[in-house]
Amino acid sequence: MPRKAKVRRTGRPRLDGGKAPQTRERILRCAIREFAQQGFRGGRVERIVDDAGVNLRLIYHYFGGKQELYLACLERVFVELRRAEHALELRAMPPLDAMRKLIDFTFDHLSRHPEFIGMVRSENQLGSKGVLRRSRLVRTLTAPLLVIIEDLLERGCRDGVFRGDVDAVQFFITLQALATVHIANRSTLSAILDANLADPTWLKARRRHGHEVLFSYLSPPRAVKRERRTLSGER
Amino acid sequence: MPRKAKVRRTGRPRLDGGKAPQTRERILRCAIREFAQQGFRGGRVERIVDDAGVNLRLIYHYFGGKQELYLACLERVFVELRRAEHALELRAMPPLDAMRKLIDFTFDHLSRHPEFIGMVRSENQLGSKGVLRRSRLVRTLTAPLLVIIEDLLERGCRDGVFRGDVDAVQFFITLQALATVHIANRSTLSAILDANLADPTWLKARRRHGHEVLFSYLSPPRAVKRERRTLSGER
Amino acid sequence: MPRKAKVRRTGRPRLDGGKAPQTRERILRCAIREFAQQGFRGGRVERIVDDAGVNLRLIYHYFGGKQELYLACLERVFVELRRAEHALELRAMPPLDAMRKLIDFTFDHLSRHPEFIGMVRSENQLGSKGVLRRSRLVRTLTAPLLVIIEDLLERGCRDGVFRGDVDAVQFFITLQALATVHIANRSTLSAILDANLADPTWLKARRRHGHEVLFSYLSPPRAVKRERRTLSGER
Amino acid sequence: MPRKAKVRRTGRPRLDGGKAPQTRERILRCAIREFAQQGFRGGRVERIVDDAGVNLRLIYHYFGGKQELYLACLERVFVELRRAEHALELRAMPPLDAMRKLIDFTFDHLSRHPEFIGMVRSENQLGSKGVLRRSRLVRTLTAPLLVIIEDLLERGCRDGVFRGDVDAVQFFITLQALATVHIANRSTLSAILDANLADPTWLKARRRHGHEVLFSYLSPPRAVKRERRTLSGER
DNA sequence: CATGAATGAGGTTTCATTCAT
DNA sequence: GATGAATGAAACCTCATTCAT
Repeated sequence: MPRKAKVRRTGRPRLDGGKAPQTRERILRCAIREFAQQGFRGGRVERIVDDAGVNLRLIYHYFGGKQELYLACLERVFVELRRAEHALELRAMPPLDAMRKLIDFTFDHLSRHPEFIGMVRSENQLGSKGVLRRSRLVRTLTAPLLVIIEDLLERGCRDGVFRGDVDAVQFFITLQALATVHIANRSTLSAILDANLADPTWLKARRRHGHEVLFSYLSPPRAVKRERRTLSGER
Repeated sequence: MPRKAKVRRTGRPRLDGGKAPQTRERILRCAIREFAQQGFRGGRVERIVDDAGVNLRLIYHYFGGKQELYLACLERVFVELRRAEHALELRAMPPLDAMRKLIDFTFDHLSRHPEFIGMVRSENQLGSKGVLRRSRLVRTLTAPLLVIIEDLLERGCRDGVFRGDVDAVQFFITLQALATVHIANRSTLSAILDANLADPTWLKARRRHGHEVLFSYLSPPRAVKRERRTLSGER
Repeated sequence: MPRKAKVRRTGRPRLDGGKAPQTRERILRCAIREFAQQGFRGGRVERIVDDAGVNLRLIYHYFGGKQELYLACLERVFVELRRAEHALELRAMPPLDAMRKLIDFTFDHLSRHPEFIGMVRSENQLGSKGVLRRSRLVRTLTAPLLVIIEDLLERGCRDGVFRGDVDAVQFFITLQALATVHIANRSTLSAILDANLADPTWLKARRRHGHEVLFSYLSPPRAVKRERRTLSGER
Repeated sequence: MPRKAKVRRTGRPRLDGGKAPQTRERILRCAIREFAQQGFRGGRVERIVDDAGVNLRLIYHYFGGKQELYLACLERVFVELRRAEHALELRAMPPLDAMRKLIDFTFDHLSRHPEFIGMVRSENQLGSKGVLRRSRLVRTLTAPLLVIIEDLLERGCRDGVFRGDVDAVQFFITLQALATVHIANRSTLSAILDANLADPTWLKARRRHGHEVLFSYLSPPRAVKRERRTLSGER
């Protein structure tokens, strides 16, 4: 990815904002849709410009190339998720409420924004050729969230509503897993289970199930601690 | 996909065994690797034949085309997983042991066979253009597994080691989710968490976490059932 | 090239000096660098404006188009070379000194101004599509130089330090050849000779060699003229 | 240049040679013409395939891409020149004859094969982006020629027909310079000298001039050695 | 006089597939 | 049954240039 997005030297910043940002934004939105649905390789530049109603050249003008555009899309969906998470103001809430809110939000956001899952899938498909590593932005945005989760778990432990040995990173991953799996694998699961996973009722049941799993795990061991240990113990 | 695979137009089955089956198998293995890593769209027919060291035309001889080859790959990885699951003979074991074995197996198999995850990802990426629906084979293979899980959950409930309200399908999905998420999203998680998810120690910790989450959920409610209800209740 | 440069359509010359001439000059310098390095076809208008830090449209304002800009570059490097040659004031010097000075100057100027060689290469690459023929300026500037060389050769012959049968044009070409070859072909010669032709020591040795070759040729035949005739005779 | 030319795995080598080599050869010949005339950047793949009357895809099939094709062209013209030089069998001839033959050959070959000069020009234009460095072949072919020239100069010195202090590499470069300059710079020289350098008579005169210059240089200093030293001395 | 925004034309490359023995 | 050779379609990308203020 040696090409650089053409940050146009403008003599003076335009007071009206110009219409370039709008065009750029339109391209970005259409590109997110395309890449999320088709992946990076399957995504067609021409489809993007057709959808956006702009000239094909502008992609190269504003972003530098398909790959750079793709990275911009990737960053955008992450930024939107993280921004929304931060807007929840979880630190100001009692841990149980905060946790409930975080889980609800995660299920709902991912449910309403399949483009996030699509972009993540595409990036993981690219594997070592992926571009997310190069994005400092995304890493920077995730760190504070983990801090918030850690704080939340600790407060809950102090209050006696959460068990004490929960690893924030593992929990974060598990939350993603539960909220994502049925959307990311809708096609295959629908096919092998012969069910319709897009059905709203099903989605609600799934979210309830997620709550149960997560809170079962989080709730502090009561009384017969020993037995549970044995139960979940591995060889 | 209007074209049909023109597999083996020759009337008489070869008695000598020939080298054809081996060649076919080699193509299939290389194709699985290719499609799992690159997806259906990103997968290159030429790369497959290069890897397999066979003539390009053989793909069309044996499978009919890229798409048919892809479906064969998809079915193959599902068959291998389901066969191995059935080989566990879970029905003959006490429910706790059986469950532990199933979880371990799932984590380990997916860990050792990333090509399954790759194929599944590819198929989900294709969405409505996917081909899995057309495979009766895969559906046929999954149904018995769900029956086994149901049986297992019921026996566990009767024995008082599992809670009684567990839905087999939800549990199945959650198990997949926990055992898959860190592999399917290795790239993105590594990038945003700045960690190495391929590290064996990390993988072990992840499996332990999975056990804890699943058994926390499965274990029957003790004493203050009410509080838990409240805890995990949704708005 | 049907279009004409629409240079300075404004009627009144700017009294304040303005910054226009500076801008024009900056464009020209960057364009020379670009065209010399990349050739006319390889030269990118956008790279030029990026280097010069000016607005793209100014190229069309000041020069009319890529081709016109290119011609301006070509003329400029020729003008600079010829001006410097005339500044040597060779007519006022004894022929031997003048010749030495001319040779030294030629080697050094071309060595320090690879952009001249680059522009010349580009123009020759264009062949019949080249634009130099259309420049009366360049032709006008070269004629006096040939007169000077002729004068110099004649004076040297009269003084008995040069042979009498030297053709000025051939000599001029040979001088160019010797002073140019190692710069114009630096890449290929370095590659096939496995040597570094950019090394200052090497460049000095080359210049010395050039002197020897040229003065061997210029020096009047001594004693056994016949033998030399035989020696260099062609079939 | 990561792409590899597709060396087709053929089961058994075809006895008839197949027609692929012919096609490949035809592409190569047309590509040499195109690149020599237009340079690498100016050279159009489509023009090449049109000239060769082959499908555009075959370029990528046989060579891997434009750049690889270009390198193949470069190597080819060098190989042809070096082969012809070796065929002269200079080692078997008396030094004076051998030298005369070498000079004649060089002038004539370059005159009759302007594509060599074109390819060399293009490669030098590419500068650091050139590909010749990567060709071991060309380097390997040139070394023996330099040995032959060294041998020739030494024998000539022993026979008393050449001076003793001639550097083979410098001489090689100078020979190239004299035989090349008027062809490589035909456009610009024609323009500034207002002459027709393609005229056969002119070319003959040029070759004679080359002989004179080179033999003047090579001939051993006679009698007044001191004076010559002074003459060609540098500051 | 200057500039931000946009564009049509044409280039290279990729890809699965078929032709013709 | 197998293979060498070839290909049409479509993708990505580049470039000088113009539109509209």
